Parts: sequence; C-alpha cells; structure tokens
Amino acid sequence: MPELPEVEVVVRSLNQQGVVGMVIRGAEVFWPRSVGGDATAFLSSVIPQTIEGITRRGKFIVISLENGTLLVHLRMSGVLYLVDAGVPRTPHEQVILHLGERDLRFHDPRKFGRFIWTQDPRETLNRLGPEPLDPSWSAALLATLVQRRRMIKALLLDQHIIAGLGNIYTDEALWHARIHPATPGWDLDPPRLARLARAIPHVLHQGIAHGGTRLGNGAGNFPGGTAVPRHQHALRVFQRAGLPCPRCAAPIARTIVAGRTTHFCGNCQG
DNA sequence: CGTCGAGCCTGAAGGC
DNA sequence: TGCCTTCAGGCTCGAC
Repeated sequence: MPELPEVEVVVRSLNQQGVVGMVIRGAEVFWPRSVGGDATAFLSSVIPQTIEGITRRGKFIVISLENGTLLVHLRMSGVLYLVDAGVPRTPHEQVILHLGERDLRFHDPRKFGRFIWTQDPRETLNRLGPEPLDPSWSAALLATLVQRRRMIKALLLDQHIIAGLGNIYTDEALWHARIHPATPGWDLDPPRLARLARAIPHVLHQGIAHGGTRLGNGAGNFPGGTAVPRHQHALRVFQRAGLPCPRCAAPIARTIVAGRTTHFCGNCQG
C-alpha cells in the first residue's frame, strides 16, 4: 500500500480532519515492536503532548509534537486514521493514541510499520534523497542522482537516492518514460532522463489525485473520512502481466529486477 | 561498489 | 471444500 502517494493521502486526510491542535492524552500499544520495543518508554515520551503539525517526508509521516517528533513509517501494510474514541478496537490495530473525543489509530496486519519517537528527526530524514514533488526537482537533479552502475529500478527504489518511490510507482514511471527497468543508471541518455524526470511526478500526482492505490480485494482499512483508493484502476503495467501494453499492445512482461516483481513492456521500453 | 537472500509478520490467492 | 504453498506495496543486515 504505502508509497509516497498513499502516505500523502493519509497526511492530507488527518490535516483535513483537524488533528492539529489535538492533545495526546493517553495511548495503548498492543504490539510493542511497533513503537521500538519499549512501550512504557514510548508512552511516557508522547503523553501528554499537543500535535503541532503533520507533514510527510518520503514515506514517513512526520508528526510534530511539543517536545519532539513522532515519525511513522507504514511499511507494507500500515494505515493511520482517526475514529471516534468509543469505536471498538478492530483486529490489527497495534497502536492507539487517545486524543479526547477522537483516537488516532495505527492499523497494521503485518506488523512491519514503526513509530519512532525522536528529538532530532533530521537524523533520520536527512538520510533520504530529494523529494520528487519538490519545486527543485528537475532532469538535471535526476541526472546527478543516477550516475551509477546500478539498474535504474534499484536506484529509484533506494530511499537514500530519491525519497518516496516504491515498487508500483517505479514500474509505472519507467513505463511512461519508455525505459527498461534493468538499464544501468549511468547509461541513460538525456532524452530518457528528461522523460523520467517528468514521469515520476506525473505518476505520483496521479496516484494522490486518485486517493492512492489499493491492490487485492478487501485489503486495507478505510474508516469514514479516509479516501478509498482507486488508482489501481489507472495502472498501466503494474500487475498487468500478459495484458496488452496501453501504448503498443505488446503483452506486458513480468520478471524480477532488483529483487522485486517488475512489470514492463518488453517492446516499447527500450 | 554492487547483487542476493533472509528475516520481520500475516492474510489472501492460487494450485491441487 | 480444504489444505498447502506462494506471494506481497518496505527496509535492513550479512554474505559474497
């Protein structure tokens, strides 16, 4: 689920619902590893503190509190949402922050997601590469980032190089840019770099506009106030193995690149 | 410098 | 129908 667009949708949703200004009055941790292993230390760190802001950096949700920052990473299956405080806990809700009338709940079936309490978020966030939706994003910047021997797909997935892309949007961006995912980064010519630099923000903006992507059928948890993802219907190659390429009609291929399932058109992604 | 596989977890989907 | 295997949108670590 969560790549940059899905995280952005969560952040916007929480802001629209007025979470800023609410106070963490209590909390419950049902899977200690979700908060770093020491639930007691976590609770004493965040209670009671006012939420002063919620933003995004790469795939991190950045929750600014009075005395520090809560970084939330959704990993493979996490969702963060607001519900009325009286609503019974559902299975897989690993962390609940009590904000008075409302709860901020972390739903994470696979338990890979993490809450990181820190006084210095830059220590973590500064290790991330640039934001592809930042105004400073450009083909020239992209060119400096990918001058390496590694396959372009591996480079795009590496958060230290570019922040926010995951398996879905990487495959989609490479399709738009007509680049084979196994192309070494330093072999990309200027036209390809220009196309890729445009394709990346394009697919991310599209994903955000569609409320993110949801794969499979019922996966995920979307209580009231949370947009239902629908970008899965707009995907061009991802999970479309064997179907015709929307550009040239050749069948979409599925292979493993950089250790990840990869979808691309073997005909028009040269 | 780079690739690969394992581990962290669970539920869904596919094969028989 | 039911069991078993495989796989998954992320990331880190160690081996090579």
